[in-house]
Amino acid sequence: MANLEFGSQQSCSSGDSPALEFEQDKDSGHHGRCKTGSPPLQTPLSHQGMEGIKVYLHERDLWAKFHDVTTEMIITKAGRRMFPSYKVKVTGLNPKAKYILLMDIISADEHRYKFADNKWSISGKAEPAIPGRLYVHPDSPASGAHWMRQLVSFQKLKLTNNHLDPFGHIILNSMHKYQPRLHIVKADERNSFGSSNTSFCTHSFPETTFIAVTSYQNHTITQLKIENNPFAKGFRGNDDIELHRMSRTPSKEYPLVPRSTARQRVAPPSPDSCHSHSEYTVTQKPSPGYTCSDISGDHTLTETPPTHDPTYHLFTYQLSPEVTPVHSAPCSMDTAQNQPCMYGSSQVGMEDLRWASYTDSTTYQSFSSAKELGGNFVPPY
DNA sequence: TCATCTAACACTTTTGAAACGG
DNA sequence: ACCGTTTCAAAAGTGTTAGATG
Repeated sequence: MANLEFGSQQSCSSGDSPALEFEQDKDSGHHGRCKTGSPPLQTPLSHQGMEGIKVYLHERDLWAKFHDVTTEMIITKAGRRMFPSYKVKVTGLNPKAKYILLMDIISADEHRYKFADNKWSISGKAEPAIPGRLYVHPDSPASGAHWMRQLVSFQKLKLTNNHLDPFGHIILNSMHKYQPRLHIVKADERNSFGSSNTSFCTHSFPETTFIAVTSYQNHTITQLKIENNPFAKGFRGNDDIELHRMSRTPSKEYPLVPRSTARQRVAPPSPDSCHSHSEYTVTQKPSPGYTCSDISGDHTLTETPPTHDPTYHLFTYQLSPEVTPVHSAPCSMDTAQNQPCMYGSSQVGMEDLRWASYTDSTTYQSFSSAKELGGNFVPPY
């Protein structure tokens, strides 16, 4: 399996008590901090498999290409996928333990950006933070063996600029910079999901930062998307298209060329392009802003009192063993009434139906203990 | 006037059901 | 009846484009 060699920056936590600070990774030279939140008397089980977890970004070279010119991601009212897709290879999980993998996208800074003179620059202060949303991988929960067996793809995640989006897509502001993050939450039965023992790790890759836009600003990004995204094959290039493109820019040198005359089919691209990997060190630190309720026996994670972090919104996750799995059920959500949002799965052996609910609350709840707010984790910013 | 956003469009890949054969 | 493969239409994902919006 190629193009996976890009480890993440990671922060981890478990249970309540903040503890050890990870040192910088001497091999990679990249920064990272890690803390485990396990109480002193807690058995090693609560952290089993968490410290050694490594996450590698798939197609890191492709991400780097975009990153070099400042990645842009289209956001639409209906929701738009990310490209490059967010795919990772995970290692170091306990093959028999169950994990939930989920993503969120947080503000990378507090600026609003503009694109002028062929470059991005800060144009002011960021809009107020939008209630954050999580995207739970549809295979969740699944065994460590399952997650490690193949790439974990979040390609179906969609971005929207619709603040009232009813589909559970991740809401972003145009012309703002964002950082996607991956969370790995341990959810096996011996470590009752949502209990004070809940362990989790957060991973982020600097090269996956992007600026959300409603239409592409930098033509280099457009070209990279067209060259690499199979769905954009129809725009793949030749000189005519390039001429047409140039004609669109305000210039007296190039007359307008009808698109119908510019478009032309081209041969399929060579499969499997760039694949290389590098690695970041794993670190942990306690992170305020994420909490989780204690629900032991029924495999249910419920809401807890709101935190004071206005960046995120409530999130409810419920594992219900008695419900029949469904296949990729669309997420339905009633933001006003906090109706459950259902995720199905076609995974063989999948025992639990996953539910998640959202609200438009200004807080966000996740997988640390409600009793133990000290076990929170926070964005690495 | 300008920057940004929206929706329709043509083109592409993906998906899933039906048909078929062993 | 079952299973695997093929076919094909519908659905969904792309960037482009012109016009709308503030």
